Amino acid sequence: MLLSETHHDHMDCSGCPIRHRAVCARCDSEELERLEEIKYYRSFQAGQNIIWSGDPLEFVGSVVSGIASLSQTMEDGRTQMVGLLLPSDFVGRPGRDSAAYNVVATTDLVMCCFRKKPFEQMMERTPHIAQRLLQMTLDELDAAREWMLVLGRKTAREKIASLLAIIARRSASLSKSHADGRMVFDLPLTREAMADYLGLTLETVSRQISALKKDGVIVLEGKRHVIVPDMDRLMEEAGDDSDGGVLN
Amino acid sequence: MLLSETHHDHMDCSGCPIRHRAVCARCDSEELERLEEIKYYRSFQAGQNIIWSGDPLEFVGSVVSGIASLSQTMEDGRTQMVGLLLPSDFVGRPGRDSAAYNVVATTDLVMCCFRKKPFEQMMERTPHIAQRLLQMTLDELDAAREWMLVLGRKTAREKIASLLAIIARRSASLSKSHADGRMVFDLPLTREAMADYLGLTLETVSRQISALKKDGVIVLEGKRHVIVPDMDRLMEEAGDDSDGGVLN
DNA sequence: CGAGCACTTGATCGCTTTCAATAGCTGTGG
DNA sequence: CCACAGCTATTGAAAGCGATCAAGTGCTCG
Repeated sequence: MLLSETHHDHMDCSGCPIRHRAVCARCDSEELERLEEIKYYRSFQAGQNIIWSGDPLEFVGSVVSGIASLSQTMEDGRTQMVGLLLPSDFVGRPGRDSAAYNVVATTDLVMCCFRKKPFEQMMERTPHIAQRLLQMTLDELDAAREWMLVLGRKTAREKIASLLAIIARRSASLSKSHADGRMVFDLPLTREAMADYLGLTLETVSRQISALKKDGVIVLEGKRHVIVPDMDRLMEEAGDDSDGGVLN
Repeated sequence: MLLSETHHDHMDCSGCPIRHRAVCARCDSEELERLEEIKYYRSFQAGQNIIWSGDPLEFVGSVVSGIASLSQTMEDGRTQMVGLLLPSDFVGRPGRDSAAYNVVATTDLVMCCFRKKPFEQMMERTPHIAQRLLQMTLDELDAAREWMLVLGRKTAREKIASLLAIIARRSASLSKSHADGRMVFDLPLTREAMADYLGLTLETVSRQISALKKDGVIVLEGKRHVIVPDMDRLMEEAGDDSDGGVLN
């Protein structure tokens, strides 16, 4: 069975859905042409491993569509998710030979890949790429540090509320945003994945979601479809009063 | 009383102790000259606030000597340290107008500062600076994610062992490294600062340090001077079997 | 000597984990 | 069609770990 397909269809970058957000965002049309020569697409199925920690790192690239998760594992099996990869997010680290994290496709996923060497050479000659990657990396660093506060200092209830708030905000930036405090979205994660992200057990996640539901902070339709009647209320539950400094 | 002094002594960059590790590491002598024109030194006393979250960000720079901490605070006072700044580490974010974290001098400290605007302009024209900053930021991101595993999944005892291991390794890279498993260093942090870093209370920190001492994993001389008779044993206690992927 | 501070230690409380049972859903095969 | 396996999720009861509250030690500095 073919687990991942490699497409050599060179979809035109100018029509790319992540053209203005990905690592190539600052490139001019000439730079884009050169990138286009070395890029290729790969598809992954939901649940499939994209990269395993310790593996030699042969390519880097951008998530075009779908969602992936970045995670670390201890020898005894405890795992901690350290990032969610959404469309336009960058995977892999120039200048590193082996992967530091596990990357797993959460949903079906398409990546725009570059073999690492040619990409690194291109980065040397193309400040626009390094500049954009710096910007994106700084954003990710801020998100990681924001998450350190969640992991280190928040209660289970606040952790769940924080995660829901982040997912709500991210999905809002892509689609239907209700100008009032109301918000609707689907959870892209299982309870177990949420637990791995929040440093909790899946039982605790389930209990706290039930509690938030009982208290009217959220409304569930089925297990995954979430309605937030009042976003401010959710932020309060998250411990981030009003503006709370998240950026992504 | 003068809390921070601004020195306009232009110490020569070529003799700078962090010349080859800081954001200027890749600069050639011509680029260094231009940096030298816009740099200035500032000193801070132990305990002094360097930057407060939300403040307008007027300068960026490198820690030349001393230690500072990066932290976030919730409205109710809970705080989480999100980074330790050692000599050569970079402070501030180009392209950001206000500070996202509190930066506090843990020890007396000297910074090599640049006003933000001129530095940003210089970065535009000087790929060597952006490239080096990208490298440093990627390292910090890895460190932050490593820390997410510590905060989210490790027990109090493992957290303490992890912190001691990281401090040991960092101080080893700067000075006396015993080729055998033995290691000696001073803790640059109070128990409270360690608690803020690890997402624990200072009482738990104190108890776990006592426990590690009782079990012979560490030996204390006074409250701050630590001897690790067997580094492998400490790593085991940290839950990182042998090689565990920390980078800094 | 006494105030202030960093640290240690003890006792108790409570939140999250752990262990366990159950429900709901989907797909498979008799 | 129903039975059953496999999976995700929920809920309950009990245990354990770290937090909280509180007292006390040792050190430095005025």
